[in-house]
Amino acid sequence: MPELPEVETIVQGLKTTLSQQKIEQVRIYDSKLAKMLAGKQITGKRIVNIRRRGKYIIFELNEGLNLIVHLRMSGRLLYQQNERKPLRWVRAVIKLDNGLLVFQDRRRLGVMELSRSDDLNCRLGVEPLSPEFDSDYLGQKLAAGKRPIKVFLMDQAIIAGIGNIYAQEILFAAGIHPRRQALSLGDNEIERLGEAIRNVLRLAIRHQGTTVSDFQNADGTEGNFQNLLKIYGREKEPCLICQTPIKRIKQQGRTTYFCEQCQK
DNA sequence: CCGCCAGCCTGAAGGC
DNA sequence: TGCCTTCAGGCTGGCG
Repeated sequence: MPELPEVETIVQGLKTTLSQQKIEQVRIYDSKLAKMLAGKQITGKRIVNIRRRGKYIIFELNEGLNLIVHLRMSGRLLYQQNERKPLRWVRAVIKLDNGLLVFQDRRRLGVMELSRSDDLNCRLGVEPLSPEFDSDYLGQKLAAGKRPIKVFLMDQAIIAGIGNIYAQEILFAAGIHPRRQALSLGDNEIERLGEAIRNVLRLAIRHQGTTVSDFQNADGTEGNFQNLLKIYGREKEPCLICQTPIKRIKQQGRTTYFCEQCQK
């Protein structure tokens, strides 16, 4: 479900409330999750910091331990001050000294693991909102990209955090056709693409992410960016710029919407 | 080495 | 009403 802006929204929502809280109890309700955490002990540890890397949520605990959560398609992390009526699809509950962190996951694809080192950095490319991400980096990676630009943008080893919705919004904003080969982009297009990546992601964070079905912030509220989507989910609707009906195609098994008039 | 696809899961929605 | 198919915001491993 969530991409960078949604994960960022969750992390911001949890950061101040969870920092310095102690983990009093961990309850697991899912066999796969139990296996992932088998033999690991986090009861009694304190949450020192919470941060995001790509689409991963990292709870930094004392003694150098990291609890890493990936919500995949339908996971949620909800913070509750007091125990409330039971929710569906609860896979784990972490009881803190002043509240509860509930891991809810309808499709059970989410992942939770405990690690000592930060091996995420080996798997993930740069953060698109960091200074490291500039036209030089993007241009250099694009030059080696034989795949379509849409698929390239979703490669977490190149840029961390862009998924299916934002890849499409970014390409629409940049006026680039999703089937263009990555290495075919010219200098102006690279510049435009970099700007679009930063602008779309920043705007989506400002609007607390996109809720099309499952996404909720840590306090249970939904995002607002779905009201600002310009291309995703709009098959056959007139393009907001040129009125041409929006097209829908498949790329590597994922749906892509685009305007063949505005995206060249 | 690289690109692609099935598989992992469940539930909602649409067709018949 | 109910059954069947398709689809969904992600990632991985294995195949060609």
